[in-house]
Amino acid sequence: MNDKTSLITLADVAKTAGVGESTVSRVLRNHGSFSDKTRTRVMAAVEALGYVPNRIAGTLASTGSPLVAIIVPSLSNIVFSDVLSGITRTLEAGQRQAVFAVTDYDAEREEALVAAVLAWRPAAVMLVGLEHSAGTRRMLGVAGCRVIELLDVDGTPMDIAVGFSHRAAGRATADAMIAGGYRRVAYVGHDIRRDTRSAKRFNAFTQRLQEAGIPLHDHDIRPSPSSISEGKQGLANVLERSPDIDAVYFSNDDMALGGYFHCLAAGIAVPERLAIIGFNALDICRHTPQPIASIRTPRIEAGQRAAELFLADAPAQTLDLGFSLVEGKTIRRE
Amino acid sequence: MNDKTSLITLADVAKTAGVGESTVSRVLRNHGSFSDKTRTRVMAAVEALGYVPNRIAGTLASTGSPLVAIIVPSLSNIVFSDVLSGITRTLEAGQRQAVFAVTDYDAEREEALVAAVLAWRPAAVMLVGLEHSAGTRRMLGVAGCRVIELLDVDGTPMDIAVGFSHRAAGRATADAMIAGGYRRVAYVGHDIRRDTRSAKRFNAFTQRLQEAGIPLHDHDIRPSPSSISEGKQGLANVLERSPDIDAVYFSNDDMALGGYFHCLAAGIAVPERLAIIGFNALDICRHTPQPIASIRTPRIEAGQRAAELFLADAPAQTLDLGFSLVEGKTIRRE
DNA sequence: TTGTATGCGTTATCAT
DNA sequence: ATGATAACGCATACAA
Repeated sequence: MNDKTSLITLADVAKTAGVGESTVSRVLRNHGSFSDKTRTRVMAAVEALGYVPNRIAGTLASTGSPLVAIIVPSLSNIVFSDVLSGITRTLEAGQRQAVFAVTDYDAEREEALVAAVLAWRPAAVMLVGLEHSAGTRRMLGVAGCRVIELLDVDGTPMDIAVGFSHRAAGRATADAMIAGGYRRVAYVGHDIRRDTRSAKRFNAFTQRLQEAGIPLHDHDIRPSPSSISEGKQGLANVLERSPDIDAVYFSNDDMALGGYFHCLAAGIAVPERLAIIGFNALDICRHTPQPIASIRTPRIEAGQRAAELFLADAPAQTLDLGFSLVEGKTIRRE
Repeated sequence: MNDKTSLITLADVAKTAGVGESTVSRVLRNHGSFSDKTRTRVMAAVEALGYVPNRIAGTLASTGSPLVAIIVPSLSNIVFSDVLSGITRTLEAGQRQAVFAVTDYDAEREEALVAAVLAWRPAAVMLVGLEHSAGTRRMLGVAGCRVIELLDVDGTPMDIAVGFSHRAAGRATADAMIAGGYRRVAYVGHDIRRDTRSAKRFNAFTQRLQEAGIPLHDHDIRPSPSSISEGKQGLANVLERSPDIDAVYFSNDDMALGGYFHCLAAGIAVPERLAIIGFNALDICRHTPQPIASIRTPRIEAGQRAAELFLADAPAQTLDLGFSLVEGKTIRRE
């Protein structure tokens, strides 16, 4: 069952075409020189036999690798599907093949997965964030392949980093709140230990508020991954403890959506009674009855640019794509 | 730069351990027999050299392949991220490596991608749906690998199919509307030509209504992929043409969300004035002010079960995982 | 322009 | 229990 195609090799094609193996190889990769006559003959044989080149053998024999490893923390967050989209779309044009794995936000798992994909001798491995275990860094350091870290530029990349600054995003969010005249600001977040980027936003946010003389009034950090229900619950908790808050920063738009829905259900006027701002500018938040204020992040673009830099064999660098504040209707401007 | 690790091979390990290459291979794969003494010696050498086995070479030399190809239509729809999650999670335990590609709902592209992944001689290729081009079917037929078609069981699978019946889902939705006493029912859908599964739901839905003496009152089929804004627009269009409709079936929850938000914004009472039902039971629709009626589909489970069947080398079969109606608060029960 | 021969880093088959 | 050695299917000098 496993041999119908497996049995057809370059040698078979060469034989039925009446040429040498290397000639077939040249024709197929359009590399080197050969006559038009042999070319058509070879193609005819390929067609007749239904030959499909074995890239495993081809990769072993040649120097470079067409494989690109992609390791993401999760897929339930659309953010990572977006970068994945951007990467694969661009990679396809370069005839590269993506090998893929998910860490579930687990650093140990990430290390194991990096080891696993490295066994395939990829030309590059792309992963999310700049924080990785010592083992991961060591393996990647000696692997001799490109290393591309995505969605964060706050730190020192191993090779190439493509993304934006979460610290700057946190500050920008704080600035928006300060500009809006909010004084009793709370934060509702998720799982800060595993998602180091949300932690960076949170820290920069509170620090900026502090500098403006507005210490964070309250916060609720859920010990779970971000979700709508956790956002809902987090806001409910905060409101119970601190009914007088006038604005909330959510760790991302999933959380913010939960908070917004809570307000809708509880009849809390937004933004008059309570302002809401999230992070990522998800599509859905642009279509809620009131568009939710957020920070628009270039996710697909980050994937594309990363893949492009790799394909172009660009030098080590940090590429900051920036972000932009999306005002929405859940925060007053002033 | 590309040689630091590449230069360390099985032979190097064998040399520094003072044993033969095959012995190292046996120890590493824990296969065959060897003494404890040599075992520790080999592992020490592996550790010292930082040796990482080359799976490309290993795969070429051995009979089976640890590669599993996964081809999905899109990543912007969370549905496919979910199956992908289910698959990779299960595959990881089986030491398999996923290679990955996205078709963008394009049959031609799918065919090209199938050809591309087949060149890696995967042990299985997983793709979405039962409708594929003749070329795709032919290639897969002679590839000698397992073929697993996901998220649909309405048709004849090439090998294994894991999913649920979209026709049955369409009928169940119609039944819910009939039971609710709705008489002027409309449909708002997306891109029916590319998404054949939504077409199956739509057809079964209208047919069931017809059988109950309730011909579809109106419909609006957007020529684009599903999205919140298209759902919004579609409902607006229908309402303008047919202000007297009392219920709408949306092709999926993204579309339904758009419709629901339109109602919220326009002050249309749901479900008193207009009932809404979607498809997929996305998390977010469970947390809107009124949970949106929908059909819960086993997406992650489909991925898991598919991977499990593959790992267990199960015989060709169709596995119908079923679905369930989620009532929500956007449709009256009667 | 074309064919031959060698090697890529393993696994697997044999002996021993 | 262990070690040579022949595949695996292709790319790539090198020769012709």
